Amino acid sequence: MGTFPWKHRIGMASSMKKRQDTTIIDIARLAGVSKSTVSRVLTDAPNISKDARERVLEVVRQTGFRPNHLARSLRSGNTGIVGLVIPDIANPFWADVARGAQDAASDKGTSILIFSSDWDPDREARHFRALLQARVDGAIINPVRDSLEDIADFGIPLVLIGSSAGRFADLPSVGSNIEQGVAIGLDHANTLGLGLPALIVGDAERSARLRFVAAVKAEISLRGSATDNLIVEDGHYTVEGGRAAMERILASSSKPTFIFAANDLMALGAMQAVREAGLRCPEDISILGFDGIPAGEVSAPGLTTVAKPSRQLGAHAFNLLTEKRQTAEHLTLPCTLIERGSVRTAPPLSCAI
Amino acid sequence: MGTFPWKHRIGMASSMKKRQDTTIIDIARLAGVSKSTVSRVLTDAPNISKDARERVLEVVRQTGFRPNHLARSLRSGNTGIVGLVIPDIANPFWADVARGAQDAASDKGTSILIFSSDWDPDREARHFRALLQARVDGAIINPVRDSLEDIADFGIPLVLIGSSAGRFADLPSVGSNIEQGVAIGLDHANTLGLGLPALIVGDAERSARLRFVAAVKAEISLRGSATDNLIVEDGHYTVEGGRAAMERILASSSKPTFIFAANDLMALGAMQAVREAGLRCPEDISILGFDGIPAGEVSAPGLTTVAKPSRQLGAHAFNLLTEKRQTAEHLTLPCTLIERGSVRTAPPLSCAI
DNA sequence: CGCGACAATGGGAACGTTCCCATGGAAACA
DNA sequence: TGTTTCCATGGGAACGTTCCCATTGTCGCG
Repeated sequence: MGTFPWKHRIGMASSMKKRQDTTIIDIARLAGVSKSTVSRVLTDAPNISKDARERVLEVVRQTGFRPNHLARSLRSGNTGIVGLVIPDIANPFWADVARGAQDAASDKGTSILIFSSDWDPDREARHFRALLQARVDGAIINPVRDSLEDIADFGIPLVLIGSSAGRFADLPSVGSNIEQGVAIGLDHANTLGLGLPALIVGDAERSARLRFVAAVKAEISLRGSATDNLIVEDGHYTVEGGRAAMERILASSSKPTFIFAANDLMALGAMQAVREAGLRCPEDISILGFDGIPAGEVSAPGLTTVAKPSRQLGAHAFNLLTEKRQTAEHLTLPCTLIERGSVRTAPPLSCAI
Repeated sequence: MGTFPWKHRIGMASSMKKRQDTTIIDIARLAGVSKSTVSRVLTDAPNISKDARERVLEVVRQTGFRPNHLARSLRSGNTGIVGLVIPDIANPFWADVARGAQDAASDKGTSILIFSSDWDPDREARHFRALLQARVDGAIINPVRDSLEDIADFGIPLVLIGSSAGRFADLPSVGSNIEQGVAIGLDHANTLGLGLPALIVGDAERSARLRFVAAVKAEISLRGSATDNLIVEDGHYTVEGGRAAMERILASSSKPTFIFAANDLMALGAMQAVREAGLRCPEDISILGFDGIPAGEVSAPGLTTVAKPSRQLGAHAFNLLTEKRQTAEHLTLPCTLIERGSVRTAPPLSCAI
């Protein structure tokens, strides 16, 4: 017993047959019990004599045996793996969501298969297929499209995550409270006497855009202002997109002094455009972001933003996936305001003079 | 045929027995061939009649059948999954590495299991166990410790990634060329007449720190200066750590005008400290980073930095894992200089006056 | 003392696939 | 026409586990 002579394998030709060196049967033989008993010990099943359990555990420890998860999964139907399909793991917001899910999963001994869809339906579809074939126990998905007919009958537990998640009543979801976030953002701006914002928003076909714009309009209406002339500039969900959108706004006849971006990256891009145009933020133009990514902390001025609870989003999504209720639950987590320096805190010039 | 009536499963009790509805045997029956033939078709094996292949594919398409990856993996020994163990997926540098690996993997139909070790040996060990049990085809690892005895005989192909990766001669590795990166960084500084840098570096126990400091000293020596009085301030690999380190430097008697940080986050933290101390960057203090994370783009001033090829790092690591050579290969990818605004380009004041 | 209940265990089937070997037939060659 | 070769196919074993059922022994209780 002890070490086994045949456990070396340095390097792998991809077609090399991998045979597991030690199996549950070897353990059984060494411990003088049946494979059933070993299995019971390893799965913490009831009705095992203390003696047998200890003998088995001792052999397991000495041999360094690890049960083959594949065989276990094949037989039991549970893989201990869940899928996570997000737009882009390199996007700090989604990376944070992933981290939250990872931590929650790690606590329960579950591993996470992460995919980046790049907002591309084809890539997304490929990833879905990969998930299904890997027989994951469930998946957390930020759907690219708003039509989910094809994934509704996935046959595996699903949790939707993100702004558009709540739109599918029969699927559990986790999202941040956009309306509340917009409210506290505009509330803050209002307190500072900032007036109506110009909006920089993302890709038109995503429902997140609609929801953000609608929330802003609702909030403005609530305060008694008209929303007809609201400036809304579309762009890509990136720094570059935000910069381009801001440049277009600056080139237009409208001269807004308050920008509300639907996403921090765009807000930061807008901030760059403002600076490059020779204007100052926040003195000339206030910028409010939406996300709460770490990069906003290091910009100058620091980005004042409405932070989504990204990490908690991921953690709750995972928990929702496992602690399955009877009915689809819809979690909406509140946003928080992070005040840094990109919003003008002094009263507007027109008042100060 | 067409849709199957029994494919519904809404919600999952975790102990519910999951039996696959359609198997290769059903396909065989429907297509009027044997399961062997179906298997051959699905694995693109040779020696299949055109007729049989088409019949099988037709049935597969109509039923929407997907082979069970678990069973396939169990029998063949290949899971089509590789592991990736990095310090933190929420760290933009590592997120980018992960993305590079993901893209490379996606091209070959491989999925990636991502773990965050948080530089914690215990967490790392847990993740290693998870990888082994999941029977991944291989793993890309940024090792927390420099002692790898325990993972050397993992029995699965391994590729090390990161600064300390090359230290293990018998394991293939991918890393960025720190020495060359330091060289182009200091070269740039030298061209601008910046003089000797003060260093802000990370955790002392990581070999990355040693390597960075050594490279800087070597480069300075090469230029004929002494390295004895080089200021080296330790800190955590975070914005906060960089800020704290910079505050300590500012509080000390030395008054450096050029900071070279071993990592962008620390550089950005240092920039904040400089600003908060009422000094200007780059006029009073130049700051040079090392990483090339996107956040450096949106700071003010933009962070001039030596960029590591993060995404390529991940991609090459994956490729190294699959296109296995006989001997362990050590890839070293070059860094590039990104000039933004955090390094003073005008000659020093003492000269200008 | 007999009998049911239950704890502890073993053996075989099952999970869904790939791999190996055997077989039949057609094509190629003498 | 007989023999060899090779293509196409089928059937069973194997992968390493968990699940199910049967068996044994022990205890408690009437």
